[in-house]
Amino acid sequence: MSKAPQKPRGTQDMIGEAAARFDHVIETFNRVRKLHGFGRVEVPVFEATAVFARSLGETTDVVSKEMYEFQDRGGDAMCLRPEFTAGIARAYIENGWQQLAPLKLATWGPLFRYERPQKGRFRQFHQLDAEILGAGEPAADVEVIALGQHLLEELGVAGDVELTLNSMGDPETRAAWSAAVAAYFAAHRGDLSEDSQRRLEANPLRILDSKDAGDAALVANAPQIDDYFTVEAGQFFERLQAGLQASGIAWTRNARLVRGLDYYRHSVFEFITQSLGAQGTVLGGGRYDGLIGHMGGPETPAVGWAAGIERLAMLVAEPAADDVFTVIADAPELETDALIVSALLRQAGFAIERHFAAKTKRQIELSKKRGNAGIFFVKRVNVESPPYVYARYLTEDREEQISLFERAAAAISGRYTLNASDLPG
RNA sequence: GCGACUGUAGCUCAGCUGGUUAGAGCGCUGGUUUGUGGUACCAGAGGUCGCGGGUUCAAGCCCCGUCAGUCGCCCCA
Repeated sequence: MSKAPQKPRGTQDMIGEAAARFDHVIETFNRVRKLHGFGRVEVPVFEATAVFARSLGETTDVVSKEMYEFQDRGGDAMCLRPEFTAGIARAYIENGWQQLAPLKLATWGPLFRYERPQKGRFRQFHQLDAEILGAGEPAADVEVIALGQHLLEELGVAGDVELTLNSMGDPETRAAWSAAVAAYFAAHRGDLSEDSQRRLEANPLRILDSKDAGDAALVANAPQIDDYFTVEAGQFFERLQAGLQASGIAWTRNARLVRGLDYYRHSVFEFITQSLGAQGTVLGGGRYDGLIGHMGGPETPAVGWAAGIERLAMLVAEPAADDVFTVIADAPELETDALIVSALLRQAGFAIERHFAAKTKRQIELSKKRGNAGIFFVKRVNVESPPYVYARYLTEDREEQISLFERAAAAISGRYTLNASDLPG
């Protein structure tokens, strides 16, 4: 038992319903993002370490402790991607995509972070991602949020989820406000929780979302960013809110929603739920006008979000299974005809799954167990008579039965006749 | 990195205050029965009780360690 290989901590194997949920989220995302004009972008699963180190800041814990870093055979430092944005920004710079700006892009796939797994948290996890590169107006923020809202609606989880919104302002606003926040908490250092005293040194803004009940009163009276908005930053935020309003998107202001990295500008947003334990954020993003310039490219405004596929999969209702039928040969010598019938029905658009069991009876049992929508038996009256197909539908809907019967009869006509005991020929 | 809880058959679990050959359901295999086919019944296979120590006449049950999982803290790009 202990010798058998085990999957790495924080990874998952899925089949059946779990896999179907996962798949459903991705299919829905691809459908909806096309409706909003987001094209597909593909970027590598690993990049030179510098790509992420530069985007995240070399000294943060995030880089030093939480990335899957390795040396390739050429001796170069590589990282499995912990996020999408840095790779997309690298590609934007490297390929000169600025000539195509503004660019609306979407992707999904696996990401890797060396973290302690818990509910909704994995070491290999998966996200959906949407970005608009090269558009600096609040309308672009509205556009990406509208995509997120529409996705959540189509997944049927919008009712479980609330959009929370904040602004980090422009660099001038952010600098003034974060200095004020730091000074405020420093002045009340003794009243802070132990964790928050540590945050005071590392990242004072993080005190704002402290989970410590004792910090709550202090946090409530902390300086508000609204008081530090430049005229421009305030207008940006107002135009964003007006755009959301016009788009019929409801939100609540969360003045304590922050991003740690200073290339974030203006909009910050998260769709959060109460249904997933400690990991409430289902979709989160913001505007990162400083990133591409920071990475050595042209100054380029950009806004985007990412959403956890696992978390969405946990929220969605079980996806309805597609109707799948089976073809069963009534005797071993009819197996060739069963293959022909299967091919004809598949060409006509029927989903056909064959069951691999020696006995007819066992195949029927498997068909029932796997939830097939119906069975096509290949039979004949006696050894001399020609084979025919007998349809046995498991569905109860009479009209659907007839429609299926007619389609199937047409599909095999010329080679086989179709019968059914409980249907008009 | 820290904490709490959990770890018995392929899966989900039961196992009374430690007491003889460790159980059920589902699944799997074989058989009987039924049958324009989806049923029911019978039988069988399958367990170093996560692993290693310890206490005891006796440990799946108690103690220590270790590994793994779950959830939470930290962190959150």
